[in-house]
This record gives sequence, C-alpha cells and structure tokens, in this order.
Amino acid sequence: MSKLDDRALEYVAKYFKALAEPMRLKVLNALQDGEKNVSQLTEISGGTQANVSKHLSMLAQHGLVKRESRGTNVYYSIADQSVYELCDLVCGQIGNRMSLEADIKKMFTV
Amino acid sequence: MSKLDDRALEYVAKYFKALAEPMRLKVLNALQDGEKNVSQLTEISGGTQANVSKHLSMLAQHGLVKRESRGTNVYYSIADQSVYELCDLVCGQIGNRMSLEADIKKMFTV
DNA sequence: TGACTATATAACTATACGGTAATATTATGC
DNA sequence: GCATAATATTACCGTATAGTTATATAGTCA
Repeated sequence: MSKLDDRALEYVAKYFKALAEPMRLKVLNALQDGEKNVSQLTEISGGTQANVSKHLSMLAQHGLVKRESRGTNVYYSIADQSVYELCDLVCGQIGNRMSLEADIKKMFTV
Repeated sequence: MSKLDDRALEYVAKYFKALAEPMRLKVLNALQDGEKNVSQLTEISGGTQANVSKHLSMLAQHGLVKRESRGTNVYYSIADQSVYELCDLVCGQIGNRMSLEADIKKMFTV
C-alpha cells in the first residue's frame, strides 16, 4: 500500500467489494473445507440457486474461487487460501472493539 | 472464520465494504504517515470537501479512523494499523494474478 | 458581535447491486 | 432424439450509495 495509483486503487477496492457481502462470505466460509458444487452451496447458504450462482460467478470473475465442471455439476473451490487471512484479520479487529456488545464480541473470540 | 453466524457475517461484510471504495482507500493511504486534517485529505485525494468529509465520517463510524478536533480543524488518524495488513494482502494477491496485464502487475510489485 | 475559516450535513441525482422469478443452457442417460 | 438434472442467465424491482451543490454548524480572531 505504498504508491498506489488510481487504477490500482480501483482493483483493490473491487477485491474488497467482492468480500463485502454476507452471502459471499458464507459461501467462502463453506468452501474452507474443500470444493463444493452449486447445489451444496445453495443448501448450505440457504439462498436460492439463482442467487448463489450469481454470487459464485462474481467471485470467480474476481479470482477468489476456481470453477470446474464435472458432468452436470460445477465445483467451486477457493483460489487463494489467503482470503481467509483477510477474514481472520477483520474478525480479530472487530473482536477487539470495545464498542461491541459482549455477545457479539464472543462470536469472534471463540 | 470458523463458526460465524449470520450476524457476524454482516459485521465482517460491513467492514470490507468500508474498504471497498477507491476514495476511502486513498484517504487511508494518505493517513499512513500520520494524522491529517480534512483540508489536507481533500487536497491529497483530489475530491471535494463534502465528499471527503462524508467518507471520513463513514470510516470513523466503522472504527477505521479516529477523529480529533483541534481548533477549527479536525484531524483524522488510523485507528488500527492492521488495516494496512489487509491492503497489503490484497495487493499481494492481485500482484500474483497472471491474468492481469503486465503494467498493472508492476504497480503492485514495486 | 461579526467576519472568516474549517468541517459537516441535507437534498438530490444517477448508478450499482442484491434478490427473485422465469427461462435458457449444458450434460447425462434412456 | 427426448426427458431429466444442474447450472447459468435474463429481466425486473427495490434499495443503497457515491458524488454534487448548497447550506448549516462550529471555532477563531478582530
């Protein structure tokens, strides 16, 4: 983050934007223990098939997940494990906030 | 990022959302070498005073920056240095992408 | 108090985006 | 080819938000 010009900032912002959605975080979370197909992710996330599919294609477009179709199924997996570092960092930060109610804080410090 | 419930995901998503804006990243970038007041940030970022002020108040609300008024000036500073770890992680990831054009990649690897 | 500076806010517009429902595409097996 | 299953896409709606302009608020100094 030293000398980022405007175009670079756009890229970084877009990357964060990909993570700035609960449903997408849920999907990424579900992919932590290995690849899953759209049906599985749909069920785990509790979303509709269309919506999950849309989020997945967005995540793939931003390079966060990899797509591999096998038969009629399409399997998605994490493209780069370091995405979880990001989330852990954020969780750590949020966990440290004194302004949050105790029960919220507990969620992050388990 | 182990057992995050829906409410926790909302929090994390909101945090990322605060970072998902080029102008806000620019402001955070400008604050790396210490506090600055709104006028300075306005000039550095090239935005309008109103817009920068709005982004700053958003960043403050999400706990990313601290606000301190001295005289008629208001000085903002980074609340938690680890925000730059996040950005560096993202820059590193983006820098590694083979799909990006070389000149874009260069921006991140300098 | 009144002028001046710095910052914040309100009202507004345009645009982006998440969710849904319906439909299209692609692959499999008969 | 036809039926079926899995996934993707389209069109639409409602809402959120970035930016702008104008105005309000607050602090300083004469």
